[in-house]
Amino acid sequence: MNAGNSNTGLDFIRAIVAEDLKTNKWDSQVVTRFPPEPNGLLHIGHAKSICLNFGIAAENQGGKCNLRFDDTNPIKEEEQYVEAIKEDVRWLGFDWGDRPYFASDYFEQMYEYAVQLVKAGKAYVCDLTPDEIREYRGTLTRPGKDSPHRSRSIEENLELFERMRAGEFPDGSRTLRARIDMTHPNLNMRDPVIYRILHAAHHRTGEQWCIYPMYDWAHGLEDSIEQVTHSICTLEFENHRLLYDWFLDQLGIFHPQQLEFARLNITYTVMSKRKLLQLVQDGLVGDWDDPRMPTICGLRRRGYSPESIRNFCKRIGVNKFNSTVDIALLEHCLREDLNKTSPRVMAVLRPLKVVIDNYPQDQAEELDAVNNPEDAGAGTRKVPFSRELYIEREDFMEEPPKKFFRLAPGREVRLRYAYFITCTNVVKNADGQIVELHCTYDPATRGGDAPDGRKVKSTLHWVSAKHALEAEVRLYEHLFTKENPDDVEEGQDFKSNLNPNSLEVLDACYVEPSLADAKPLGRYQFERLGYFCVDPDSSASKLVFNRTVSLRDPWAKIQKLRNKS
RNA sequence: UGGGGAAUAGUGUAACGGUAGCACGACUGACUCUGAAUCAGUUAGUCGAGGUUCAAAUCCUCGUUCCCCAGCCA
Repeated sequence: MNAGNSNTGLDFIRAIVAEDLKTNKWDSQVVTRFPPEPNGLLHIGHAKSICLNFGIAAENQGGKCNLRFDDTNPIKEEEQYVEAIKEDVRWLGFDWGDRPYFASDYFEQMYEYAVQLVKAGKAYVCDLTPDEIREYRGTLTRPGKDSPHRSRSIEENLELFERMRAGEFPDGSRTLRARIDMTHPNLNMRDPVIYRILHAAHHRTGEQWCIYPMYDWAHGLEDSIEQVTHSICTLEFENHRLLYDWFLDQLGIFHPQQLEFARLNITYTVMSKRKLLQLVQDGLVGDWDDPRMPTICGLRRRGYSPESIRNFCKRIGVNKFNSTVDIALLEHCLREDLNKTSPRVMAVLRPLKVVIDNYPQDQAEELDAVNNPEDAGAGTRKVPFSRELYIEREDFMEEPPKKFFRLAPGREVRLRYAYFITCTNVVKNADGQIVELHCTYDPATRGGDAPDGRKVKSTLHWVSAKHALEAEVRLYEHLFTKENPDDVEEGQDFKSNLNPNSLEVLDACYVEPSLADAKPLGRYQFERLGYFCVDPDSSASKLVFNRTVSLRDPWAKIQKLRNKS
């Protein structure tokens, strides 16, 4: 095969870029851009676009990707989002060179281009109201009709447009429209509005402008001004490409190629800024960075690594048809990275006290524990052991069913890195609930191995009661109970599918003392439980952890099946 | 019933006229001081009907289904 110079295996966009390079279409240039509107925060769908655009730039010699804020609507956009978006892109591991770009920096240039269009007789000032414009536009199946102002003279248009800019007219009273074709089968071509009057302060240009460009007009100009070669956007803009091309052709300026790909959907979550904003505004989640949110800042707080997200984006591919990726793939990529990088530590989420009856009352000792079996360089640490311990409640069953390998009356198990213990007695309260276990240990098994070679079926994690640190642990499940949150009964919306159990706060957890100086966003594996991340709410007096994702857990699966039947 | 797009295992993707492959999931089993990780295996697919061809997921025809468009949002 001609693997050396074929585009085989590349996604369709990368294949086009490679082909363009081969034919020297763009004089060896590869320039892409990521153009967020600063009206909300980035989510993992944006990560797909970021990885695509910055990825293509990085993969090609001399390639460049611009971070450009598409800030053409002062009513919706805010400075705070600009900074947050920059932080997210940086955290994901991408770099936009010496400065970010802003559409608002091109407003003057865009205005001049508009004047050029008017002078060419290709744009006119229209006095129709928004309702009238809609009416004149026609429908999907019926052509529109010409605006009565369509035939104004160039001089009059020039003068009116200038007065629009000067602020002589109220909001909504006039627009500048392209003169194309009111009968065009593509509605975007029926004399689209290119400037509207908006007496609103812009977060960067202040009161300087009272007319603002529309997306279709602005976006191609931004791309052109920046000499973008491949302008990559999502599928819904496919219908707009004709207009994108038309503007650039009329102006005769640098003409990037617009390419469209399908946006990302993931099961059990929503992926639109509008819906995410609604969850925040309705108080259904804490904020944009709630660890249940698919936002970049939410994922970060949850404990996702940038590496895992980049890897996920690599695996899902790029295509032209809508699809929904199984969230299990995201979680797989997460575990894959965290397994390699997270220090192991022991923590007990739902404590059950264990007293080792034959262990000396006041004795304590330090046992060696491996920090990360996947990383030989991670070293070891000391873990304190004493007579009173906590183990996980679910690691003990008084009447163990088949396939339950953990502790039970009379049964011997291993405490990780410590000793074999055997349960000798179960203490219950008046309600019959188990409050304490008594066990004996075998001193010969110190470190976790029996000199006589006997085996145990199970190894439990534990903490020393006296030495353990108290912690709060927040457990998360999928935000929605349905794969597709929009699958709802008549009259309901996606919020009716919110998972009432998506957050569970465990207040009385114990973690091993080595976690005393764990820093916010620090990631750990709690052995046998999952990956956890220090929440920013954490303090020296109160440690707080988020469960990023559980370990794969066949036993939990067996139980679930049992409960069903 | 206008225009623009798209259909490959349960899911996501590859194959560019020449053996339908990979990953996730699910299910077995091995190993294990994490019921993790790791390893081995099983499962399952070209939207439909015709046509061209020695050969079709790929080319042609006709269907079917799905997505997007009637903001002075992006």
